[in-house]
Amino acid sequence: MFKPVASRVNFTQMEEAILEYWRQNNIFARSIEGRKNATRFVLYEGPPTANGSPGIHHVLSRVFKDVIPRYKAMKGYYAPRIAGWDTHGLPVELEVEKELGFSSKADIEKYGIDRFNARCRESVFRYLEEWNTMTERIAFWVDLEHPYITMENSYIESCWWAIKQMWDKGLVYKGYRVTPHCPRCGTSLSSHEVALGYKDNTEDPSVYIKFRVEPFSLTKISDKLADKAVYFLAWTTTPWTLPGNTALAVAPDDEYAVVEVGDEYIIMADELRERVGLVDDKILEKIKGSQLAGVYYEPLFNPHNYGVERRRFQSQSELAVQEPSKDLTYRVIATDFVSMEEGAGIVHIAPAFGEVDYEAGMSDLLDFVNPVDLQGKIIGSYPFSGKFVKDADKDIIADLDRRGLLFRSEKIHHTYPFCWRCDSPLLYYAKETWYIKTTAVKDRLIANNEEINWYPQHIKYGRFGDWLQNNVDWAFSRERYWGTPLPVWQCESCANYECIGGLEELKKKPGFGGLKEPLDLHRPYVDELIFDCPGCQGKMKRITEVIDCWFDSGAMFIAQWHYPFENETLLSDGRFPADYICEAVDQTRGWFYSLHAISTLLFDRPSYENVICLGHILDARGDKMSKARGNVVEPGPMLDKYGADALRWYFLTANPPGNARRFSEQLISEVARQFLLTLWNVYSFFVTYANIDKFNPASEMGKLEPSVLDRWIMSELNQLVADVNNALENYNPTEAGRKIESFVSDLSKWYVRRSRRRFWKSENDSDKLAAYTTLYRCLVTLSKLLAPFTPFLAEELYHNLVCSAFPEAPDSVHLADFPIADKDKIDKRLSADTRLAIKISSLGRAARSKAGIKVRQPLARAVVSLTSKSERQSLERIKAQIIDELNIKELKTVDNEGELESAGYQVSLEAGYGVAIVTEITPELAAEGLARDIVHRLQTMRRSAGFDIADYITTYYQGGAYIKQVMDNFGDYIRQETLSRELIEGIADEGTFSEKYKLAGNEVTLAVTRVD
RNA sequence: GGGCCAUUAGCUCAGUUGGUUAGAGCACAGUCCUGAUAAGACUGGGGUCUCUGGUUCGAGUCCAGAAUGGCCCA
Repeated sequence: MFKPVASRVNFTQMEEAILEYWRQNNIFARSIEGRKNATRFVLYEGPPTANGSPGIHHVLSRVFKDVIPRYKAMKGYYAPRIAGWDTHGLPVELEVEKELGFSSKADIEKYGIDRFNARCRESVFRYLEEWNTMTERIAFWVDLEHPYITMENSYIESCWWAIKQMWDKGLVYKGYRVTPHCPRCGTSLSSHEVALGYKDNTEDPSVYIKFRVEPFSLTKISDKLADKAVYFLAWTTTPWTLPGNTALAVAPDDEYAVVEVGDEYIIMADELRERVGLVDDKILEKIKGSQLAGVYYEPLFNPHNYGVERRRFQSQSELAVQEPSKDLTYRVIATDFVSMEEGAGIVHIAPAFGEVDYEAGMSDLLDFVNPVDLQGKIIGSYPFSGKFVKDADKDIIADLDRRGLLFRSEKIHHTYPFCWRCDSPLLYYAKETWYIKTTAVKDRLIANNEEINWYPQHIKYGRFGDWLQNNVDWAFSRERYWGTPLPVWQCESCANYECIGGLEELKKKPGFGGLKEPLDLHRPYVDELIFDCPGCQGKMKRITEVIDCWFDSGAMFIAQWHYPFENETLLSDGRFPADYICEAVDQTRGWFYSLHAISTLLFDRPSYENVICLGHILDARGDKMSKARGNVVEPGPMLDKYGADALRWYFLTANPPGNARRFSEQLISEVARQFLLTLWNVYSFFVTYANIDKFNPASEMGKLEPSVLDRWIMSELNQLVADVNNALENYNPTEAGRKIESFVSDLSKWYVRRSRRRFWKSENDSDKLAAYTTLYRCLVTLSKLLAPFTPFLAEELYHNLVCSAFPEAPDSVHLADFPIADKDKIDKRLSADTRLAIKISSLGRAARSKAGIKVRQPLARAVVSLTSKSERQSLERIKAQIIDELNIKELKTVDNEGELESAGYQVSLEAGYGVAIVTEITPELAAEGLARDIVHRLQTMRRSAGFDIADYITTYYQGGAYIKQVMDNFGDYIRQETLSRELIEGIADEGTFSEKYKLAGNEVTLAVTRVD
């Protein structure tokens, strides 16, 4: 006996019970340990930070992360899955700063780095409980009890080792380069962080500035200019960089015009005159850009007048301080980066504030003036000193205007990068930063990407491939507090650097000291660890930087194992690389990249072989979800309302994973009804009748005689098994799920519907046994196929259908083997035959509908026209199903559609197919129809009276002679269908359940009573 | 300025190497069927397959360009 299954179901309750079962019986651990000697299948979990609540997009990625390893485990792989937590970095520091009300790094240092970091450490697991609850509730099977944690000493030590490897290969260097700098956080951002913070439609000033040409330089341009003041016109959207101007750049091959504007001359690119409104003015002269190179002009702001240092490039990054000069002049240089698309064709160069500017400074040995500090405030004694640069813009513009140097001032809207965490505008700023020279292995990065299978495919050579092609060195140091410390020590006296690759190595250093217990490799404790300089007798102290937290997570493939200090066989025992990773598309430049870069640098191998790259979740209207907009969907209420399986199935099958998807609660409920409930109803149907007939799948069944219908659904089932295996092997759970969906629909709408009477017939003949066996096999196979997708429903089916009958079977579907297709059972011809039967039945029902004759009324004949001879043969083979489905006595075929248009026919046509029914209802047919009508009424009455499906009854009837005749002629049929022991003409006892009907013009009274 | 992706019914999506009249589910309206009943069947309305060119006997599908939206880079 199976556990009875009602057609109504509360999925949420069912899931909670199964969760409890998994917990009690340790199913997850056993699903792994049971395969311990098999080939490994490795998922790398991209670590989230648990300092905030998990969102619906985390459910999405966890579902996709889960489905593949579950499948692989059932395929026989050893598939341990380890949770991970990202615990370092700016996001964490920012949350704590917010709580403490800090606004700068000075606040943190005043508060104490030790106390600050202690708060960071505490904060990163604040929502751990919520994360664990969600993870367990959605059945993302991952080892939450032994996660890797990026802030643990062992993890940090592995990162140190990795950095040391790169250091020894000469791939770590300190560069003096322009980097995107966040003035609020006081640190540089890596390019992948910058990528996270671009904002369109940012308003900025757009100003055209006049630079006065030195009179002594005028003759280099033309002899005619001596009578008026001459200016170069340059354009910028960052007026605050103008005090740092030390050169102007022109395009050597383009034409520049000297335009007479009032009592002055303006020099600018000829083709851009229209942009600034100098179209009709008199042009004095046209000259090549190259002729302007070397012309001198007056600085807008002589730094020496404002107490700001002026330095000059010597060679490469070396800068030498210059003597103050009252008559400072700068010069025009020719470069290849001047755009003729915007501005005035003359570019203002401030080497302190732009990458190309800096490079121009190096190559042309320009001056270097930086009047802005790391907080983004103007230093010195300018009228606008002390202000934040963006606030100083308008003062600078006003100042220049007063001095007659402003030509034009407007606003523009463009895309500008902001800090991805704190939203401050980023400043491009020349600073000392530590780099990893990823460009040295660019070819290897690209080559190793060849070995990775991306889904969707276009990411491989699109997003990700492009990113690798345009690779720049990884600026990986951060001037912050809560992070993996950069393991570089520097001698206080001789400035010698040394990189440390592990704790033992550090402890063995001569003069090592400062160690406190318990060991904590974070600041400020790590800053107290010192040793003797091997060169001089100075003290080696750690430099203050920490590293980019993307390095932490990107090193997880070694650091989670404390490699190489432990698990020395990591590279060869199957734990590296990952078979599979899965994150959203924003990780192309985040985790996907940091994993790839670090593994290429360390081992010259990719660290993952297959990736599913998910699109983002948008709200129902297609807008991005954000706390600010208030359109964020919380996973909790969705799970409570629809259950985890519904949410999982929706995520896995409703949209292709690579696309952005609109979140639709309505679709979740549709999925639940359409798919889960349909399957549940089939299951409930099966169990109900199987229990009545005491069907036991474990008993010896002898030779079965499967019907055509049975052979068809078994063919479809085996095809499905093959398709699902294939799709999952190809990392396409969406396709696999959709195939299952369509099978369940066929099973319910054709197999079960066509087979209902086979289960209901009271004789226990072999056909009935074949039907039970077939449907049983379908459901059991489905439960296994569905296990990776809807692990709860799958478990429910499996438990009741398999465990109850086969005590020796594994006690969870997740411990079972994934089904393998029996290709011999796949019958393509039968599949096509049945498709035709469904098609013809559909047309036949349409013809009935047009004629207004209900299906319950038998008809003499249907006539069919088909498109080919082979279809006619096909039809012969499955005729019986159509005859039964359409409730007709015979089925004929004709050669062309024309023959269907005879008198007495009602036709329905579609795409070359035609079905006609003979509409004449003979007295015999009418009587039979009446009998079926009576059966229908009696069935409804049985139910209304509250009888059980298997109860036997006595039926009483009263009517005219015609009714009695029908009752007599169709007595056996009526008794069998309604489980009536007797059909008695006459009035039933008082209190018997009875109804009056008018059937085919006859008054009938029917009554039913249960037989004990 | 550049790159990637998307655009098929009101919504969510299919649509094979180009080949009859472009499909499904949901939603809407009506009819029917039903001891699986919170299902199911049939009918109907709903499409300039985003647009413009091109290749072809033939284009939702291939090519070029554009538009809109999303993501990314500079």
